[in-house]
Amino acid sequence: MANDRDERIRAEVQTVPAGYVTTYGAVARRVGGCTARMVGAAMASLPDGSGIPWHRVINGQGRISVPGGAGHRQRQLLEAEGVAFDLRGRVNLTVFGWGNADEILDMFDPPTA
DNA sequence: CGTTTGACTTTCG
DNA sequence: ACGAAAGCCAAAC
Repeated sequence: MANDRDERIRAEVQTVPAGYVTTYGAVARRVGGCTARMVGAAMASLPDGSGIPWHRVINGQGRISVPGGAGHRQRQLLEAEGVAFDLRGRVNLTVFGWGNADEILDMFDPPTA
């Protein structure tokens, strides 16, 4: 069983729709009271098949931060959802970044509100 | 209880 | 644009 903070992080990640990505920092900022590293730690501790779209969470540089084969798997999952990677293996957060759009959508229609 | 580590971010060269 | 260094905070040692 996880802590309340981890649950909030998971809930926030759940709000990211397929075809979009968010960043650790954006999630941390939205959850509040936690940092980007904690979001990463929360994802790392997720059990397999938890139903959490952990693959939609990448770092602020639009790059995969997941080590090992899981990283390659994450990229495949995102491409399957329509997220495009450039030649350097980076995602354009201006286009696919849900975390980037949160401030814009904030004055429109907050996903959690 | 001090030290090390990490699925991060930002700044500097 | 890229790599290195520092900053951060909690969990693991």
